[in-house]
Amino acid sequence: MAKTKASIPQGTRDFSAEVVRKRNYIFNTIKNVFELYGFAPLETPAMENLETLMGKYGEEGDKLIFKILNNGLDNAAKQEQIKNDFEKVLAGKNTSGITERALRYDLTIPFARYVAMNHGQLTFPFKRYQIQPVWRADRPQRGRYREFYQCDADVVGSKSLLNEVELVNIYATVFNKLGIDVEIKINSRKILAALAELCGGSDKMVDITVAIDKLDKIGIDKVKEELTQRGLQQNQITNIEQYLQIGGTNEEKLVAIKTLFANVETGKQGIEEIEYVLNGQWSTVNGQLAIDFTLARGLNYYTGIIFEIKAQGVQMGSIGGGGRYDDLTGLFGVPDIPGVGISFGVDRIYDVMEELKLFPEAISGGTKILFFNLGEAERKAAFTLMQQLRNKNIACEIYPEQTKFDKQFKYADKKQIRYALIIGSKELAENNCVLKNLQSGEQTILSHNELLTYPF
RNA sequence: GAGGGCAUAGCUCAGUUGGUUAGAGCGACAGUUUGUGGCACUGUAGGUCGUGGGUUCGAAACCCAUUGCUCUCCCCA
Repeated sequence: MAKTKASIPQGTRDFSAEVVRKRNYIFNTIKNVFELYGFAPLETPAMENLETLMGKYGEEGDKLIFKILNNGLDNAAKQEQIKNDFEKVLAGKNTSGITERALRYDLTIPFARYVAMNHGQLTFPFKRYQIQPVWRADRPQRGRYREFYQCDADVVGSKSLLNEVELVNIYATVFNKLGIDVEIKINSRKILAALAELCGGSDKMVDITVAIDKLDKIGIDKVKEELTQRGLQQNQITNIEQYLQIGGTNEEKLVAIKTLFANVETGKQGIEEIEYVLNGQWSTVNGQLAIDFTLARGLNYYTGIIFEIKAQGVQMGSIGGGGRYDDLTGLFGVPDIPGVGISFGVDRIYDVMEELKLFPEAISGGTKILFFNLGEAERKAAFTLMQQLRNKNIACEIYPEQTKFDKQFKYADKKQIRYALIIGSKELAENNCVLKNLQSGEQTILSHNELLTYPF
């Protein structure tokens, strides 16, 4: 067989032991908080039917879905049909004749699909969390991968804004535990809708939000330019400029927006929502929640409050986001199940923590004791002791080859193993063992019983 | 989808206006050292200079193409 050059697909990564341990530290922190708030786990398949995903993430999103080529395309009997189907693909259409499955793009849509499929069996309000990889055919760059993990928590079957309050508290708790200084940006799609209404063009909502979302990146003048390009009239742009000039504290922003939307019913609703969440923070959130009227997020399915997480002191895209959607399951034929959810982007959180050096010194794991291999009879005695320690839940390993001390010590060093346990001919004869702390260099002679009760 | 940058040993990188047999540090392996590691010293192995073509007496270097990686924009976690 021809030799294959060892490589992995663009935007994917292997994770070494050290990295996996750090990632697990993040996963466990998030998972424990989810559990603490009453969310139950769910896992869905890596692949979904293509039609489940298509059209749910906007035009850009559709392009970024990883599609899976059907098997059996070389079937001679179906060649005509397959050629016809492929013509459709060349014309930019999807066809089940060529591809009918795709890799999961996010966790929210598969969850909505799951709820729609199982709504008869579920107890509402239904609270689930999900920690799994997703795939996007994006071009990789800093903080952007083609395979990455999301950690989602969603509540469906409840319209209560108390859910939003809980989710904000989950965000604050998790980032507190991880030691990341974040800003939790909050806005409401209703406020964005109201702005479009105020500008006399609800149909222009997408154009407006896409443009104003870029305010902090490109500045007010460029935003106005883009609005003009997108067909907004001068008086409408003036309105939008007024809206964008709203600043100050959360309270000041609310006063200003109330004036602006005094006669816009949708806007008033949005303001009430934000006020409710702001007032419902309780003690967990201190000053991290910030109103950002330019926050837009994906325009696909959000209908109420929306969130986005920005890490402070580091150049990185959002490390989390979420919001309320009125009718996600409606896309799958089951109407009237409203929901709200949040997502953590673990890979970016990892990058942020690495850059700011926020990982704790000792993320536990790995072998605690290395048993030296110093001969056949010695090895047997060591092995028996080792198994007894393993039964006590202490991670041990024995050097598989009988070789000189030097080599076994170096192995322990490389793996950062804390203790070496030595049974040579002398210890074998005296029926004891030598335990050496490899950090301090101290070593003590212990009886077998003393070793088994040693406070590691 | 658009546009930059980079590609030399396992890793990080030198390599002069194009000129003999392409180097260093780290790592690996062996030895000094068959009952005590981290240090030190000595030695050994390891390179189609990403790939293909071109220019030239001569290319790691210059030109073209190609692939991979990386970064920015779009968009996103």
